[in-house]
Amino acid sequence: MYSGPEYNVLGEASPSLYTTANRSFLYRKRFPDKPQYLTSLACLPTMLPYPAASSKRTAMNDINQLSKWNRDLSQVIAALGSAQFFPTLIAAIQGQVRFDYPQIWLYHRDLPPQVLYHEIPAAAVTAQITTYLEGPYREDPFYQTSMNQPRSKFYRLSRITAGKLRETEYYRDYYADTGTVDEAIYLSRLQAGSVINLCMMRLPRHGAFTEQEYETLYLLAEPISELIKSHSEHDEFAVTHLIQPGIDHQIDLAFRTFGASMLSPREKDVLELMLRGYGTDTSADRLGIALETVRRHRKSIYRKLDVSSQTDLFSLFINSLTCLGQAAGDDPLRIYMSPSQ
Amino acid sequence: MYSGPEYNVLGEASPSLYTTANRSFLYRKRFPDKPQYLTSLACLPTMLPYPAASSKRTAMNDINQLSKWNRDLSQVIAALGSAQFFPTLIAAIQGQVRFDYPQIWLYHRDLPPQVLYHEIPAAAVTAQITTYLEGPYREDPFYQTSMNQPRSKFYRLSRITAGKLRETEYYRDYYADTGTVDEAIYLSRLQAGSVINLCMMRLPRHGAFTEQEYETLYLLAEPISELIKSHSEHDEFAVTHLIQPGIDHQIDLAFRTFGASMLSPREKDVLELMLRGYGTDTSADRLGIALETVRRHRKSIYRKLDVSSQTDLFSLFINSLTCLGQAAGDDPLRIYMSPSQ
DNA sequence: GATTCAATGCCCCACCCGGGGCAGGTGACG
DNA sequence: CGTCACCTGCCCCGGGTGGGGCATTGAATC
Repeated sequence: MYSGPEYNVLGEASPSLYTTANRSFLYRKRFPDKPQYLTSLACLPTMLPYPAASSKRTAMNDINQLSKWNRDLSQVIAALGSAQFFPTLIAAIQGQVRFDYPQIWLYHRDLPPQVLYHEIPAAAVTAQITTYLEGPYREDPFYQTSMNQPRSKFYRLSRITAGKLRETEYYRDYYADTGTVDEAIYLSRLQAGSVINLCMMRLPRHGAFTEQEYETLYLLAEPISELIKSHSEHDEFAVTHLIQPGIDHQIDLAFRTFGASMLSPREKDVLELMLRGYGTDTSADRLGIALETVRRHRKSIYRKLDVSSQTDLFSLFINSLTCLGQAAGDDPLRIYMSPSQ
Repeated sequence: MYSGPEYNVLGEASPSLYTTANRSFLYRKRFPDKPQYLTSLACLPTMLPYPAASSKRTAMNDINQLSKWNRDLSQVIAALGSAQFFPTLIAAIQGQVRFDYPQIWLYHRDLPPQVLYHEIPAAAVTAQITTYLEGPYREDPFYQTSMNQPRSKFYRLSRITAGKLRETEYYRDYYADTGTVDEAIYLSRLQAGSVINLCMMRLPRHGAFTEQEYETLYLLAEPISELIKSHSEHDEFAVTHLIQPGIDHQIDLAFRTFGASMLSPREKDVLELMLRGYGTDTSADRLGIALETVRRHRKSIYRKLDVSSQTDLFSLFINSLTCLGQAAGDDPLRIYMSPSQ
């Protein structure tokens, strides 16, 4: 015996049918302090000095280098919206210029900074993240630049501080203890003044970035910044969630929107329960009204939607599903009933 | 007064429901014969022959060229999900290699091809789109390749046809009249077997693509293909081009498959008419049987599907729509009724 | 041959649905 | 103030639905 789904008309979806939107958009939960991909990166010769860039070559003029950039970039694009985006992006940049302590920061306009993803060894996490968040971030030149309407998409520490970093309190109290000798960021501006920074550093044994390396990094700034922005929009608008459930979502949307342009709020309540399979007596129980009132509402619904029975109503509903896309979140019945142009 | 759809149970679809080729899903209406951006492109020297690529240079090894590619690519990324995506993408490719008659095709697994965007002059639209859609597309080597699990992201016509294009009926009956001398595509595979192709051609006065140009185009294949795929996964595009046509097709499929694994052939006939909104008396007329026989079949249907009324049946049908994908053309009810794993 | 299923069709009966009528109370609007 | 829409709820009544019973014929299976 089939029974109607357990659904609270106030909007709580039944787990058996509509559990598609219980996901959290907080990135921190998805990226543990120990990054997933640290193991594979540990197989790379990261402990060896980076080979010095030859002075005979200009930035990215080698066909193999460019081919690799396009290939890696494609993988980054393919990872847009997924948990692999940040590690893939970092790997792509590492394929052009090596750097240490990769980290992605969300500088929120109204909240403290959040680390979205990082590949910092455990020994350095305290200085890079924990201590940084206890206060020094406010003096961080990158943070201050990020929060004051930045115009560029790539910044290097030495340029921001104009060579006066060592004279600052930030340097003395914090930066000198981080054990790094150079730093640069890719910056992506989001809506409402928030910013995502991709932070790249150099340890002493790898030396500061060369001018050649800076030139290469600068060349990549535009696509990288746009990719980060696109990634944030991807998830923020829950695009992947729309695609993944597909029909599930559309039917749920139909339950909620069908007839909304023609019915009163209470009639909509009764209609939604009907569409979800509830009988008259169960609907009355759920809404806390009399059986006769449900019947009265049903009659109003039939009159307004110009049908004669529940069967007709259901058929109308099923047929209106074809107009969901055009309705764009509005009542599909309005599209279905309008003269075609 | 709503009346049931006019549908022949032998398989003839009702125009009121399944006329997606005659409705707003025809994308021709959204793309006028004169493309929006032709004005700005007209400022470029498109009427002059393309400068021949110098044999002294390898593909994309000039720093200015690469810098331009990254810059243009960033604009494409920024346009992801918007109406400017396709024109921006085409402009970026044109910045590397010039081509004629840009067009973007959606080859849907279940529907005829649809043109998503084009920059074809009005005089050539009939041959490129209208005539193509009347039949020749089925013999198009690119279409056939696209529909048969393509593995590459870039195809050139001469390679696909292995130099035998002129021997084909497709060439004699259609291609020879298009006035083009070369063709290549970027191919992006979507979910469920659908494909988007970006089609590039050359007119006689511009000559076929050189090997150098092919090499450049090939180098760009990965990011371009991934960008197109990412664009298709954005909200607006997915709903209007992929999900909605998918829903129409899926509902039609549901009408035909729902309950098929549990009912007799005659019961299936009666059920399909019920689902499509036909009453008992009209069903009897259509099937050439007595009203009482229809009733008897209905009782059998309810017993076999374990429901107590037509209302229950409709709700079961709507809920089983969520299992259509998993059923893969089979009876979705079998999936819906099985214990979840 | 016996059994089961499918297709067809007649009958009885309880009951819910859906059309209609009526009513009271509240709030918004001209 | 009058009108309308909305919410709530009671009643009457005709009719179709859905449960059940029974029957005949044909095909398939053991």
